[in-house]
Amino acid sequence: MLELLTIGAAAKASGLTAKMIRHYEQLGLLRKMPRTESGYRLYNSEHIDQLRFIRQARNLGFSLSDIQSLLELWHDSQRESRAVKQIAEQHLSEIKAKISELKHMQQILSDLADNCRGDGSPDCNILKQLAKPD
Amino acid sequence: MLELLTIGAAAKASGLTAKMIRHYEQLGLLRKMPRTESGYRLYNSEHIDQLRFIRQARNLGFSLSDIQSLLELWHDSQRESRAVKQIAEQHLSEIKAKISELKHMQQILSDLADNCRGDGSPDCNILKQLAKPD
DNA sequence: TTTGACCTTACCATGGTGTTAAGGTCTAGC
DNA sequence: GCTAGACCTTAACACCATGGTAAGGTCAAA
Repeated sequence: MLELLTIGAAAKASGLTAKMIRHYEQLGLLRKMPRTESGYRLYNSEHIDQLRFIRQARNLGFSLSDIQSLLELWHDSQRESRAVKQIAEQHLSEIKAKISELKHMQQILSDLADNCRGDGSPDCNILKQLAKPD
Repeated sequence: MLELLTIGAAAKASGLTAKMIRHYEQLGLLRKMPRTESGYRLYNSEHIDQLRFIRQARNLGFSLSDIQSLLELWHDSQRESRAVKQIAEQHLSEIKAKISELKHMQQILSDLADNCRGDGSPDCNILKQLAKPD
C-alpha cells in the first residue's frame, strides 16, 4: 500500500497534467511533496486523492482559490458545512450570471445571423448592427 | 464636423477605456492615430465609429482577433456576407458550447448543494462527492 | 554504455483588462 | 508668468490557468 508514484504516473492517475500538479504545488495548493534523492517528486495514494479532488472541483469550474478553501475545509474535521455550501452557492450564482450573459449574446447574435444571407453579396445585417450607435 | 477628440473624450464617446483604445492600436486592430505635436492621439468621427463597432462586437463576446476580421470585412466593399456570417456562426457555436458546459456544471453543483445542509455540522455531500473517485 | 523515457527548473505565451509609476502637456485662475 | 489639476504619454507588472520550450539531470532496459 505504500506505492509511490512519480509525477507522470500521478498525473495519469488523477487526470491532471504534470505541469498542473507542479503549478498547484507552487501556488501552495498542495504541500511540498517528498522527493527522491535525485529530486523527483513522489506521490502516495493520499496525495492522489487530493489531486483527484482538485480535478473534480476544476471540472465544476471552481477557481484555484476556491479549491484552496475547499481543500482546507475537507481536511478540517471541525468544519461547518455552512462554509462549504457558501462557496458552492457563490460559485453557482457566478455560473448562473455567466449563463444568462451568454444567452443574451446568443439571442442577439442568432437574430443577427438569421438576417444575414451569408452569400456572395456584401450586404449583411451583422455588420450593419455593429456599426450602428446604440 | 472636423471635431477632433483626445483619447479620454474618445473613450467616453465610444464606451471603451483609454487603456483599451491604446491596446487595440498596439495590437494593430486600429491604425496608428494621428497625433498632436506633443504626441496626443486625435480621433475624428470616423475613428469613433470604429471604436463603437469594436465595443459592440466585444459586447457580443467576439474575440479581438475575430473583431480584426470583422473590421476588415466592414471596410471592404467587395466583401461576401458569407465571410461575416461564417465568423458569427463559429462564435455562436462556441457560445452554445460554453452555455451547455456551464449548464452541466450548474446542474451537478446545484444537486450537490441541495444535499448539503449548510449548517454547523461538518457533514457535507459536496466534499464527499469531490473526494469520490469518478 | 547507450538510448529513450522520464524528471527537474526557468522562462515565455496566451487573452483582455486593470494598475501603477514616472513623467510631459494643457488650461483656467491668480 | 506661475501654479494647480486634469489630462496625456510610455513602460512594466498583475490577474487567471494553462501550454510550450529549452537545457539539463536521472533512470531502466537493452
